[in-house]
Amino acid sequence: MPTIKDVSKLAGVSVATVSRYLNKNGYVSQQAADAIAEVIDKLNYKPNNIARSLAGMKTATIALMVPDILNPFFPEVARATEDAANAYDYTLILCNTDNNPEKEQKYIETLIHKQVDGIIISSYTIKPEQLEHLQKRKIPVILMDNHLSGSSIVSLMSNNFNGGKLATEHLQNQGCRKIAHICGPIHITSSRERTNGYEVIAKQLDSFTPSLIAYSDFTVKGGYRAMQELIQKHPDLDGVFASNDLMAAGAIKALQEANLSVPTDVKVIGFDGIQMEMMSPEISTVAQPIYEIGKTAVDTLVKLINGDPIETYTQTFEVELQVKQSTSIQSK
Amino acid sequence: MPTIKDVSKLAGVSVATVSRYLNKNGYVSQQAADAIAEVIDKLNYKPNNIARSLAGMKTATIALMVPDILNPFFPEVARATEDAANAYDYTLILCNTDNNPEKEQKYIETLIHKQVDGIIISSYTIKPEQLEHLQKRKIPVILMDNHLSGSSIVSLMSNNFNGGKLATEHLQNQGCRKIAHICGPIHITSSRERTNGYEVIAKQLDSFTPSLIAYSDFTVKGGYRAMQELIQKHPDLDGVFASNDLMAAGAIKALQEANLSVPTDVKVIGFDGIQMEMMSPEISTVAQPIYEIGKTAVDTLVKLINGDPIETYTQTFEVELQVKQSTSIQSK
DNA sequence: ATGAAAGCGCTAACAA
DNA sequence: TTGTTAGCGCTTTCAT
Repeated sequence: MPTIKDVSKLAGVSVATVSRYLNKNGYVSQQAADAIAEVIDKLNYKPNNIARSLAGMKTATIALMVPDILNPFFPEVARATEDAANAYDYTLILCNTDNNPEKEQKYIETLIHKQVDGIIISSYTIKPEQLEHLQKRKIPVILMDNHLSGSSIVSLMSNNFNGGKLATEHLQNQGCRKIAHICGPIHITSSRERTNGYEVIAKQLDSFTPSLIAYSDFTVKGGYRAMQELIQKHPDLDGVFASNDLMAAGAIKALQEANLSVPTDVKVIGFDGIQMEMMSPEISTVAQPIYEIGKTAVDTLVKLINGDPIETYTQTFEVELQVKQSTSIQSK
Repeated sequence: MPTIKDVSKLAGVSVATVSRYLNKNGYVSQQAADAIAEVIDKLNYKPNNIARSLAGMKTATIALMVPDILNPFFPEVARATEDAANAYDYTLILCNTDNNPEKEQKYIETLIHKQVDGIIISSYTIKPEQLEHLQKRKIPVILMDNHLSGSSIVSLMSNNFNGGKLATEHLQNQGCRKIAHICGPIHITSSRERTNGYEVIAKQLDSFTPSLIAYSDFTVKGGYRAMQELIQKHPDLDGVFASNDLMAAGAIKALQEANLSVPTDVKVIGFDGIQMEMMSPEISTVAQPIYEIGKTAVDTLVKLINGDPIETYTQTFEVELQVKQSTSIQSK
């Protein structure tokens, strides 16, 4: 493979000039530039990333830490992030943390040593100390779908509170009078906010009672079990807001097994807006602009990497109600 | 961050000795080793990967090319691969090719320049020339779920033919007399094999006719449309083998909309064994050992990277019939 | 068994 | 505007 030296020789200039040309900093005469361009083209020369990195430059690599790519929410995040990274000619390293602090710590160490240019974290168990560790190493970080109060870390979140309200209101508008809620892990900020949104609306209904809220864990199975519990306690419920789509799917399964028809007997709405077209009925949801969030995460990260100023450290994205079969009003 | 120089000074030896110690090649006296170990520990020294790579060593990075991580089959592949890579202290770069030859080509160029140690390709449009390009650059490659005949590339595949037979036989055993098939893209080897398996069994039935095979594309929507077509042509069919789980899900949706009950009226089986617990009924499938394939891919890739001999260039993995609700025999 | 020194390909002072 | 040169941190001959 040709090196910068080969280029400089053939172009009749010094390596420094080629380097300046490559990095578009410093002065390079038109004449030299032309000569260099021609040689580069002829040799099909590409700068060696590794050498560049060693000489103190960037690695053109960023990392994405997710709990588990098997959870259907995260492929969407990964795809959005990878696409955006790609547009900047960055390469994306994928890390599954399983929300395991030790794995997280190990990945962080590895990423520091690989000198990744930045990290996007979409893992819920990350600790402030770990972020400080990264800050000390001057590695920019973006938090997705999470927020650590008090820290000066950029964090991107959907308007979960509003989404919770939206979902609950929608059920109400579709004629539901007794609306239950399957909430996600309470230690996750975004999850809590969705539940807060639900409560604000649901408490306006006479039917409200705290036992209408079932605590679960963002999984299909969890949603399934929570729904069984709710049916037991409140056989007359007619609407369910699950804090994510997976739990909504689990809930529908439990309802169908209990011979309750969705949406005729009970209407169900989820949250996230992940691809679940295989479901029947298709699930209404409050969709997060995942793709946009992913893109913004990368855009912002790149700014941080380049030392450009960023406008705001906390960004909130609006969510969108998507009405599908699971909450539609049936014509008899 | 401490460098090898710091270590050598504190340990009272030369950098060469430390390097030898680190790489466990060449001679190092016990005495020197002890001293070095102690200093490394005290300084929490970690070799700089980038410098190592520049000096001609490996990058400890491998890449995984998939069509699209949004297709639920590939997160499973990605997870298996990442876990296995991690166990070797390799880092995994994720690439979404969209089965787009230009994107593929661009990624390959990038990966060569990043000097990844190896590449696992699970993308169907890859061309022999591209693989040769990589071989020329001495970058080991493994093909997953794909095979290019005539080339000396390691390829790992499930026993798709057997799986196709297994699925069709199972439907037969469950009492199906007229078994339709939704097949995947015919240019994909593994897809073709599944269909071959179906044909061998289905042709033994009197009911067989070529129009029982509908051509589709591995997507939910494709399976849905194919099923609608099949219902039209063969209202009396009582079993369907779809070449992947997504199409099976689409088929079930179409059947339900046509007021045909699954499994009572029509039994449906898919292929792949991806996580679809949210479905109701849950889908019977022929499961590929995806995790094992991913692990084997990395194991083999690492051997190639290290120049170790490998036993066989083509490996076939057995599949497993998983019976769920969608093909169960209903007690009345 | 060990160390000195020459790279690996590139960037960035600094001098010209 | 350009070239010379000293690193970046590590590996690896080649002497010793």
